[in-house]
Amino acid sequence: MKTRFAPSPTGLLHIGGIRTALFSWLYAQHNNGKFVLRIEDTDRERSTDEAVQVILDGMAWLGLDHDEGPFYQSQRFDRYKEVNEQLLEAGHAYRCTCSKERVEQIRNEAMSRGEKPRYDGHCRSLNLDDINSVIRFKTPTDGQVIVDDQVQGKVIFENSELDDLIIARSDGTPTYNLTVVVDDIDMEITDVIRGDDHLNNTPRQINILKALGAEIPNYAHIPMILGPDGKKLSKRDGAASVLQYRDDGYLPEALLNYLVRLGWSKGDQEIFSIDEMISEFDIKDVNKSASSINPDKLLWLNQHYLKNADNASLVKPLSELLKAMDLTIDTGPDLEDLIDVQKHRTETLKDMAEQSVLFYHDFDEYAENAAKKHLRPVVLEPLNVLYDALKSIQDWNNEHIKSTIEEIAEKFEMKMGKLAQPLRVAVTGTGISPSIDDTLRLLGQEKSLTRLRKAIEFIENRSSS
RNA sequence: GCUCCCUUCGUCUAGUGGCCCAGGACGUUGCCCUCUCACGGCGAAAACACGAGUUCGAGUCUCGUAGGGAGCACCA
Repeated sequence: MKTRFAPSPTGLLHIGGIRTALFSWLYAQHNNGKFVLRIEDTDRERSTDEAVQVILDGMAWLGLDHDEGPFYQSQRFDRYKEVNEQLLEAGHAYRCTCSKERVEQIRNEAMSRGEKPRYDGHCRSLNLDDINSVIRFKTPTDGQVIVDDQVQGKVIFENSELDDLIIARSDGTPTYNLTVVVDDIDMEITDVIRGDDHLNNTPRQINILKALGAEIPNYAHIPMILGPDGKKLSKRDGAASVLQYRDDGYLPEALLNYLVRLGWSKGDQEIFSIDEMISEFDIKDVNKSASSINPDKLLWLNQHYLKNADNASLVKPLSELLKAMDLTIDTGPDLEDLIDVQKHRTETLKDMAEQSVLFYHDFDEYAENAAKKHLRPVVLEPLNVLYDALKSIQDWNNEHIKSTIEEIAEKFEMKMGKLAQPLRVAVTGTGISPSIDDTLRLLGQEKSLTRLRKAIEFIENRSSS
C-alpha cells in the first residue's frame, strides 16, 4: 500500500497539515507501505518557495521522511494536458466558452431559488473546439457516488447535486480535482488520507477516476483541528509555520505525541513513542469530530520528553537557541551539565535557554523585591564568612558547595533557607534558580565569588546611605 | 440557501445496551515534600447538547430540534 501527503505551498505548513501528514505517515509505516510527498503547486501565483521550504524542513525536523518524492505538480503539466485530451476524446469532457459573468449569474439565480449553485451544462453538447476555452468534466447526471470512508463511514452523494467542474483553465493549466486524480493514479496511491474539508470533493474525483477507468483508492477524511477557542486555527495558535515550534523550543517527539492524541487514542494511554504510535495506530480508530488544540497539554508533553531526554541529544538544539539569543556558549558551563540540571525544571528548550542567561551574562541589577527581602544587613556577616569558606574550596562540586553552606548556616544558627536564599539573590540577581549547589557549581567558583563580593558591597552601600 | 459531516468534564479523550449515580490526561484547586522556582506524592471540584421513541434497561440504537464545521471557484 502507499499513502501520500500532498500539501499546497500557498501558505506555510502548520500543525493541522502536520497532523494529516503524521496520520498518513503512521498508516504507511504500520502497514509496511510507502509514503509519498507531493507538492501541489499548480497555482503558480500563490505558491511560494518559502512555503515549499517550510514543508521540506518541517517534515525533516519531525522525522516524517518520505519514500518517494517530493514530486512537484508544476513539473507535470504535460501529463495533465495529455489526460485532458484523453477525456475530451473519450467524450468525458468538453470545452466550454461560457463567460464568468454568465456562470456567476446562473449561480445567483439558483441561489435565489433556494437551490445549490451549479453550472447548467450550457456547452455540454455543443462540441466546441476553442483552444482558449476551459475544459469541463461531464459529471453523470443521475445515480450516486458512494464514498466508503475509513473514518467517516459510508457517505452518499447524488450526482444530481454535482455539476460539470472545470478541469482545465482557459490558459490550459489544470485544476486541483484533475491533478489529484492523475497523480494518485500515476503514483499508485492506494490510500488517500486528507482533511475532511476534501470530503465534498471526493465524489467528483471518483467520477473522474471512473471515467479514466482507474481503481478507486481507499479514502480517510480526518477531521480538522480547531484553535483553543474552538474556532478555526489562527496564526497565533498554531496556524503559523510548524518551524515556529522548533524555534520555540519544542521537541519533535512531543509535538508528534500531542498531535497523534488529537482525534485518536488507545485506552488511557497518553505517552506514545514513535514506535508505539506506529504499532498501535490505525486510521479506522480516528474520531469523526473536530478537536481543539490545547497549548498547555503540549507544554506538559514537551516537559515530559525534555525530562526524559538524553542530555547529549539536547546539546545541538539548545546551542541553536542560545546562539539565537547572542550568547557565547564558551563563556558558560558545560552544556551537558547545564542540560542535566535545567531539563527537570523547564517546559521548553527556549525556557531553558532563557533561564540560563545568568550563567553567561552578569546581571545589571537585582530584582527589587528579592533584594529588599534577602540582601539585608543581617546577612552581611554570614555572607562574608561564607565568601571565605567558598573561596577555600579546592574541588568545586555539589557536595563541597552544599556542605560549606550548611556549615556556615549552622555556625550562625540559621536555617538553610535563610542563607541559601540571600546567596541565590547574590549570584543570580533573582529569587529563582536551580538548587543552590547546582547554581554555584554551574556558575563556577570565580563568577560565584565575584558576584557574592558585589552583593556584600551592595548591602554595605545600601545600609550606609 | 443547498449538500455533507460533527456534538461525553474548560480542553484531549475512555466508553460499541446492564461492569457508568460515567474512567484517564492537561488545566484549575487543597494538602504533603522543599534552600527559591520547579519536579514528585496524595486528595478535590468538573461532562453524557436538548426532546421524543425502541428496550426490562440508553452515554451507547432510531428520529427530531438546537448548536458547530466543511463544501458549493478558471483556490487547493
